[in-house]
Amino acid sequence: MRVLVVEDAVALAEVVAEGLRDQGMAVDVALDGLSAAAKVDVNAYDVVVLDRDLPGLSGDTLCEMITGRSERAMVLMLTAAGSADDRVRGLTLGADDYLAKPFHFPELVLRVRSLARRRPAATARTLTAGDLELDPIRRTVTRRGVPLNLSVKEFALLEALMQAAPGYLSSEALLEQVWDENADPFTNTVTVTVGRLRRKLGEPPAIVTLPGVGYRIAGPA
Amino acid sequence: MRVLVVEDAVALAEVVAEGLRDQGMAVDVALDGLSAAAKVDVNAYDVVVLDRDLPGLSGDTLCEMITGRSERAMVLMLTAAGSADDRVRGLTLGADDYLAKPFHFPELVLRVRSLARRRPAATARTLTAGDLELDPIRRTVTRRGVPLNLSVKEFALLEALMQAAPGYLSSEALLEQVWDENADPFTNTVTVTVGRLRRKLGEPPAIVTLPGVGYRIAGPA
DNA sequence: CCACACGTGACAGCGGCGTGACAGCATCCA
DNA sequence: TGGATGCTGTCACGCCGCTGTCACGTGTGG
Repeated sequence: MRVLVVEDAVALAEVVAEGLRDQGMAVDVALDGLSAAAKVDVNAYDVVVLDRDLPGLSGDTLCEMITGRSERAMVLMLTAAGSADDRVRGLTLGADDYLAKPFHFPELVLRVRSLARRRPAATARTLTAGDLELDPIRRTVTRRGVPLNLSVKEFALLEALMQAAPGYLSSEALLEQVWDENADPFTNTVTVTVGRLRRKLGEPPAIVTLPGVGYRIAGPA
Repeated sequence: MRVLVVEDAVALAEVVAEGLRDQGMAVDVALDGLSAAAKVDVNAYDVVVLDRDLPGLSGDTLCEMITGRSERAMVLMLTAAGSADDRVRGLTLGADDYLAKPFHFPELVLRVRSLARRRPAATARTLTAGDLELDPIRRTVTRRGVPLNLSVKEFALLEALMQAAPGYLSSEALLEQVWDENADPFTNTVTVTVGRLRRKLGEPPAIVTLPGVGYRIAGPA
């Protein structure tokens, strides 16, 4: 689950981000409205935790931007003022939920989760490529009918490649999709994970390397 | 099964909530219309037990709000006045059932159950998965015909997993469905309960762990 | 011959998960 | 009333597998 935390108070932003990461979410942080807008443009978040008071772009404006999109993230609005009035204003702007500061952290976690659950479900169809089959519902992968035992990262990596098939994905693109944007750009964890995945997939090779370009699921040719 | 009880008389609200919890339901309570609306926004309830007389937002208004949604909960309206007139008004507002105060508690339970069963996605008569059989009405579970003695939580957990089958549920999702909103998000009670459930279910394992992801009923494969 | 990208094995840290023990609590029964 | 029993959540502990880092080997193209 990908979450963006937009909050100009650095300390609070970090606490929140860390806590959500503890819950297994991939969390990015934006400290002002403009960079938040940029991130929302580029990344596909499930939930945006949005402070109302923001430098750059106001939280309200940003909220309208997000909710105006087609494949939009769910918005959880944070606000210092907890009046019922504010609540109404926030919700009419399209925020999907509303939380007044100060808040209890567990409550924030609950709300983020429940927002993510309300999101229209992602791809439900099983992906097929040659003798490979990936069922996102059962969360199983089989090759020639033989079930494979993949780790979380391996599964996510394979899913990304199969969704992109017959196209390819660069290492950088994979790093963004499967890891989060704070991943060290100089890491070679993608290479390593592809290697481990290849071993589990067995022969014949199901993932081909496009040297200097990226990776792609092996085609019929 | 998740239920919201909306009732401004605290004592009555608590009695009802406790009684439903005894039946293995995860019950939240709202004492006024506004907080009820907020909870309905955030949580996915199966049934809302709704008092007609409410401070904040009237029961009627709230009822319209709920029934106007796409993924809506079923509404059981409670009312002090039991006239036929009221009955008609209530039903035209979209309430799915109607119960006049004072009522017999067993009757309330019956109606809540039957409403939950009427929900589109809700439980069929009995759930089956391999050699496991779960009867939500009689609250019995058998494996290979052998009846099992499950506690309330164990039953609810198994029910949730069997409803989700062949899909999986994360620990967080289970916490939301089986426990109520006051559950500590950092607890490991899900792990423990799954463990106890597994022991009672015996061999071969009926629940498989998807490490880092969640749990799922063991498939035929 | 060198630079570079990629694959691979080794390794250490860490976190998830299962388990047993325990305490609080409600229920039941004597 | 008091003890026994079963359910539930917390905690500590140990195990195991995942994950990222690093070093090194290999192949390729300049």
